[in-house]
Amino acid sequence: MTTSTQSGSGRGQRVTIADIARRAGVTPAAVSLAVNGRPGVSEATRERIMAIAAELRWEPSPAARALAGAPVLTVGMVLARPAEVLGTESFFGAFVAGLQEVLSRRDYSLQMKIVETTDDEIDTFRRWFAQRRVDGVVVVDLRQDDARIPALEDLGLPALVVGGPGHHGSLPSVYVDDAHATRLLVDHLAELGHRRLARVAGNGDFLHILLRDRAFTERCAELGIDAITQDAGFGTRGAEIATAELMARREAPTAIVFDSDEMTLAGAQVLEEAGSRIPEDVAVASYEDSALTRTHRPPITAIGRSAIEYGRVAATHLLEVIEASRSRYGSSSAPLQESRAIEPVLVVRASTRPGGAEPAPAAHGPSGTGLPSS
Amino acid sequence: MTTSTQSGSGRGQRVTIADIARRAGVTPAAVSLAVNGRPGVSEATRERIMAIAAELRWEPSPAARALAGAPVLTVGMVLARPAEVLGTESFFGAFVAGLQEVLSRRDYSLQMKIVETTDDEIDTFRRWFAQRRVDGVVVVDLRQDDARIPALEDLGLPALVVGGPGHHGSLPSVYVDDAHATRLLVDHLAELGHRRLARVAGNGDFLHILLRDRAFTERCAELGIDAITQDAGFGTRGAEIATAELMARREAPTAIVFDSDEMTLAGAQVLEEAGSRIPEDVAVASYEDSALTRTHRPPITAIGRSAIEYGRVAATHLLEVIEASRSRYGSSSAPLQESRAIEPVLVVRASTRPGGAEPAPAAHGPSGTGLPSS
DNA sequence: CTGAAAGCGCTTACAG
DNA sequence: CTGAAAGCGCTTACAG
Repeated sequence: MTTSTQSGSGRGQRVTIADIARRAGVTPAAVSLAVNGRPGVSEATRERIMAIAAELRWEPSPAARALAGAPVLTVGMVLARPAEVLGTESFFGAFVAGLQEVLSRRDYSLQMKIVETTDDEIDTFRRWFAQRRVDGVVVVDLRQDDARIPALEDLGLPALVVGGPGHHGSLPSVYVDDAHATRLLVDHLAELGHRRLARVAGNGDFLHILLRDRAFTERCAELGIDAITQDAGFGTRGAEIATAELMARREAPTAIVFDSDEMTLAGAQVLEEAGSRIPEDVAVASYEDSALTRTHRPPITAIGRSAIEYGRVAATHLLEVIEASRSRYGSSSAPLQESRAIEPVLVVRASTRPGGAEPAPAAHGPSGTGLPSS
Repeated sequence: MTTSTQSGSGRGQRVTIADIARRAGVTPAAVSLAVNGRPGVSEATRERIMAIAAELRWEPSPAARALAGAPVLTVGMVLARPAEVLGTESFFGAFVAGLQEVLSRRDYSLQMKIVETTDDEIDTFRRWFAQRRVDGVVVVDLRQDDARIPALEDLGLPALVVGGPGHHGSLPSVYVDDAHATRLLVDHLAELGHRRLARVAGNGDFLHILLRDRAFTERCAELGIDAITQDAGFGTRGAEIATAELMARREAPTAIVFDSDEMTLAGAQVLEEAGSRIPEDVAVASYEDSALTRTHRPPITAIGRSAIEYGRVAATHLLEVIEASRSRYGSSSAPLQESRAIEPVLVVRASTRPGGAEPAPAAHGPSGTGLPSS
């Protein structure tokens, strides 16, 4: 009788604020104010109303709320990439996990859509906005002069850009400081005595790849060491070829940095098959940390960007942006458009440290999360 | 003027079916019928209405539709696990990608929530149902005598269970045939001449683990070879210990099968550090295929379950279930409760094949997807 | 095949 | 601080 009758077959027996109002001897409007914690009802009646709502197991109707103009408690994200990347690129799974974690806690849900092109993506934003399907969106895979930025600025849909700095227009963003990450890697290798570094670069369409390109060249120049950037484009095949080409040079590099964990492993295999030992003959490092880099033998030195933390920060920031855009209707404060940087950390492992074992096998703590132990 | 005025600041300028009706000289009800492809309007007026809707860039309001009783075009999934699994367990990322792929195409969205306990999960289902937030749910991580099954049967919320066979009550399910997968692995190793097999088993709370336990013992008995099952519980630490214990036996196994890709790598490291060569001294295989197993040296023989395909099938089936539950109100046909099995395939790699190289490095085609080339 | 009406459950001004 | 009303945008019977 307790639950089964109540939540049974849903034959129109829905409990509404009208039911609560009747029982409490007030109007539905008063119930609305009470359950939303808004001023307009006395503390005593609010408590009475809340008690009745709980007793009746009332659940608000998101549809009715949305129709009446309240937030829909949903944020959107669209991926203009093959669905496979979610499973293949370790970054995305973890990033989504981080997003979900903070969104779920705040009763928001994440709406995802996979499309073919950037135009489709912009179109999706337009439709989501027109339908009031989402309160805001997170934009990933930022490119240089990204068409999505002006489109979103135009729409006025609250948005958070993942990537930067720069190229996110007037929209707020969070980004990992790729220039800093690059310096961490280059400095580490330089300290070990390397004087000829190579970088196997991913798809140059993405902004963060370009930022790495620039920082890599600059930092090496500052330190007076040779820098070779080898473009590998998408995927692991390109990384294999790029690595082979690097090693075929008259003056082969003594250390190679790869733009992703998948590329690193592909490159490492090429090195091993060619008889080069890691790290004795060639040191290897990755811009992306994951289970792949951690479990490889030898374990790979990597930038522990902690994609899950990245997701958490992005969600938190987006929620603030949404909040701000709501209150902006009242007070005319400036839109929230701050940029937030996430500090990268370097996780040193055996792939760059001759004869070095894992730091301290602290029962999978730090090395399991990709975060440094400090 | 084309888009910016139209989709501008959303100051109540929303285009509604009333606008279309006015322009077309019909009632809003007629517009509703027309845009939903329902009978009740002539083909001529339907076309006229559609043209006006397109011209006005009308977008339906999901909130209004939902409030009026139409489907909300959303399916839910809740994870009673730490958020990390999405990034850590390769299965989940790929599974979600598969779900998204078919849902997006059908204009459905996926609502995910991460909770602490199974009770929270059931509670979430109740609330989603009460709020009409989802049209149906997908249930993952099936256990023996799973409390979610009776709860969902009770609710009457369309649901699809991922896992089985059995233990999914009257609910429809899709599952990978773990008994079959087990036979593929055991038979493969037996053919190679192994006569003492071990299985390092994952968390026995999950049904598929129990099904593997049983099938492993049975198949080995049928073939007259020794079977050792070593429980490792959650995570990689357990797998390391289990592997070490197996190798310390007086009669150590000559082949070990692990329940996940992560466990396999952990076990493989223990073997290597102990000086056992793979596959010469010990053959190794995994129930789970992923980038980890493919890129490991030597590459690991695995069940290519293709988590992404699993996700696609699950989404497709759930959509059918939802469809059926809707039409059931009219005709009283039996609820759709069919179980669908996905055939596992064995991907043989060097970890079980002495001296064997990768089949044919066909430019990352088959080995890149985890599907066999046949 | 079409028109006029009620209703879905809530929120938000607007009077008292 | 409270009450009565209008409205959000659609769908669904129910008459013509």
